[in-house]
Amino acid sequence: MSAVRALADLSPAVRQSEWLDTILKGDCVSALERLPEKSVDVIFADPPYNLQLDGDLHRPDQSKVDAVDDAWDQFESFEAYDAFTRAWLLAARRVLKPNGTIWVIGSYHNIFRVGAKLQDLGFWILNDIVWRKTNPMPNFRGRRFQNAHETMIWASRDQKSKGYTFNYEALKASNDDVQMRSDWLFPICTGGERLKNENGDKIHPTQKPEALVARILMASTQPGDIVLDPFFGSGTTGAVAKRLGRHFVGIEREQAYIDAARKRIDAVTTLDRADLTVLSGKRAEPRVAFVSLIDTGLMKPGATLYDARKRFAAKVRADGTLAIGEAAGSIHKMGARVQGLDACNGWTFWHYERNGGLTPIDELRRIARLGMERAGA
Amino acid sequence: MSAVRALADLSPAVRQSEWLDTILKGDCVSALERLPEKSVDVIFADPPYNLQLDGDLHRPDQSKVDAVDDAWDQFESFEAYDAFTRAWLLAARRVLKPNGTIWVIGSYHNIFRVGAKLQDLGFWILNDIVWRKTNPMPNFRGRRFQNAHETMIWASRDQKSKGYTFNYEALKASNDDVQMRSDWLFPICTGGERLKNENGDKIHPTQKPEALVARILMASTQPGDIVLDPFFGSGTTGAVAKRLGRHFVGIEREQAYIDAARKRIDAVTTLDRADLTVLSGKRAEPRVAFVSLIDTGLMKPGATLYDARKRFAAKVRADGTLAIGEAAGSIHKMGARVQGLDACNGWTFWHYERNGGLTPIDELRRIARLGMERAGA
DNA sequence: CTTTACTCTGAATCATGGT
DNA sequence: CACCATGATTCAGAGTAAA
Repeated sequence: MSAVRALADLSPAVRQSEWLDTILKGDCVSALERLPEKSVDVIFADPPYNLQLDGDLHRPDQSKVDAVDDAWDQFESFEAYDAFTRAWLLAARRVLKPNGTIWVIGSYHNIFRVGAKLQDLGFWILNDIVWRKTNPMPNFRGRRFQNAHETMIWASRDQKSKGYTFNYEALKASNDDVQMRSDWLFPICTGGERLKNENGDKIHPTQKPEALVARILMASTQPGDIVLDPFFGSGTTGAVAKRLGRHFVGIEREQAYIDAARKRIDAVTTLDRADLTVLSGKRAEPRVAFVSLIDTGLMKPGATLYDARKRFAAKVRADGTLAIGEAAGSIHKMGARVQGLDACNGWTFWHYERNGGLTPIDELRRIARLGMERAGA
Repeated sequence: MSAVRALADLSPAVRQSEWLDTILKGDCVSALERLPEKSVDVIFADPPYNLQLDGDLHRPDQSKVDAVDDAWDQFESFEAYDAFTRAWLLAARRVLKPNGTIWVIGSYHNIFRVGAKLQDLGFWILNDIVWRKTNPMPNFRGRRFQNAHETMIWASRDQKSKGYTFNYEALKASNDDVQMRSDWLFPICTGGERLKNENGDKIHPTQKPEALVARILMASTQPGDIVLDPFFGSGTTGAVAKRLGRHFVGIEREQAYIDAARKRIDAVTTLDRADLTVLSGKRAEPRVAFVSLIDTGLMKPGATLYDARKRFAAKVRADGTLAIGEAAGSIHKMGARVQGLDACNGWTFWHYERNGGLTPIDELRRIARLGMERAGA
């Protein structure tokens, strides 16, 4: 309490010098309470996801998946997680400038609770943004869809805060002159960017890619703005903020993370003002699945496909597989099977009847791709 | 209340005939309460997004929620929406079979509240799925990102319901032989698919594309399953269910939507049964005990088995176990043991010599299954 | 040097049937 | 219900080793 008083008595300039571009060690809420109100422009928060894992998971080759089972991710119940979320969001809101905005990232385990709480506390959601991963971990047991994305919520402090920063034109210019969509494509953080210790083990289990945070800051801050990250971890937010000429404040409990983040940020060079353009994400993969031909109506279930010489025939099923008698499988598998080969490109092997002749289904893929390219950017 | 009693007294067959493949007119919750418990396989729900609802919201205890019609009050409104969500989700859960699953679609306006409530009520989220739109509406003011997606939540009835339907192999085969991801790309509903009245105006404001619902039903239902849609609207769920050989039940309040949906569904033709067959994987195959290979003479006691690289050898014993020196056990146990692993699929690990090469014993299992089919037929 | 093959890993709520 | 044996299951990308 006295610490709060002491800070509050200082002039704004001196006050700021105590916490700007630093990492505050300690609990998220109490550290937030030591900061002056209405002092930061943007908050990026990557809170614990509250994964509820039950036992080990092994890959098909029997290797064990290195799960996120850290103590900081464990909560007694949804109620406990909600209380935690409410506490830090309230504290964060006090620190946010009236025209400031907040970003929170999460997965289906926690993001719905976070989003509902944001709304309850008076934040006004501007967008939900989907981070599509180019290289997500597979679903090893084949019991669900591959969990290939995470969700971010972007919200203003109040419904009536209309003066928030959104660099619409810059984003559009960096995106082939079409406005930036709510689905972004980025790889997960690997390779040289991933912080590792002397043993080669990752330092933080959930380090986020810099490109993702860079787009966030380019979209919603101006050079010189102050960016707060209440779950600083390995310091991605600090590194990106410094590189892009923004100020940062980090809050982190664990000394090991603080040390790694400090070292990381110290090594970052701030870009020249002229070079501060939006980082573009990966171009969308051009792949078209056979099932999308059915989805778009280019191919109908029950249709018959042939090879070029019409020696083999197969029926298209509603599930997007090909059937020949009792056997069924993908266009590639069935093409290989009738030829007695190990592999086959079903797109060029199978044909459909058109104008009395045979046309490869690859032609339909080309047409489908035209429709998809607009969304791929 | 008497209506409920009357339905409950009827035999299951008669009961079903009253509501299967029909549209029930009325309020969502009270209509759900007239259906028998544990009677539907999958629920697809597209609830209203608008948080300023028009007054006929009910709390779980059936009391009317008021105070949404006067001055806009965020907190009152969210509370009302939550009560509405809780009421219909509870009623829906009662109707769902223990191994049933539910899909709910929404946007950032409501999906976080729906997701949190799903978790609160004991549903177990399996995936959140992003519908990426190829042709979303632009953001006209340039003050936000283009809202280019909607979110669907797929959840089982309970955490421990593991027996839900998921046609993993079919989805994978239809997707270039890679597992289906959580981000799907579809156009919004336009053109001939979009229902319009004689003036050319769209009949329903939020008609969903059939392709989206088709993928949902292909993924999480089997032919003959019962699909419930408590916010039936223009009847997309019914049309797709009928086309794919699934049963539907719709609930809708407005007669104009019911009329349009009926007409629409009547015009739909169900695909041939053969085209609706869903590709299934090894999981669906009958179990074969290794010892039955010996029983049927496909494998001789005393035969030697090897791993693929011929680093390990084991002898087949008459009791269906494998022996390596002093140690003996099942094909799985011994495969795990020689590799120093916890588990191993002995069927694919062990090979036998044939024509000078090595063939997995899984091949013999396949032959044994063929023999079983003949005997069974 | 280049090319190919193999290994490793990432926010994971990842089984089923019989006794 | 618990316990146990069976046996089904992975994508992209980076890094390293082999050819």
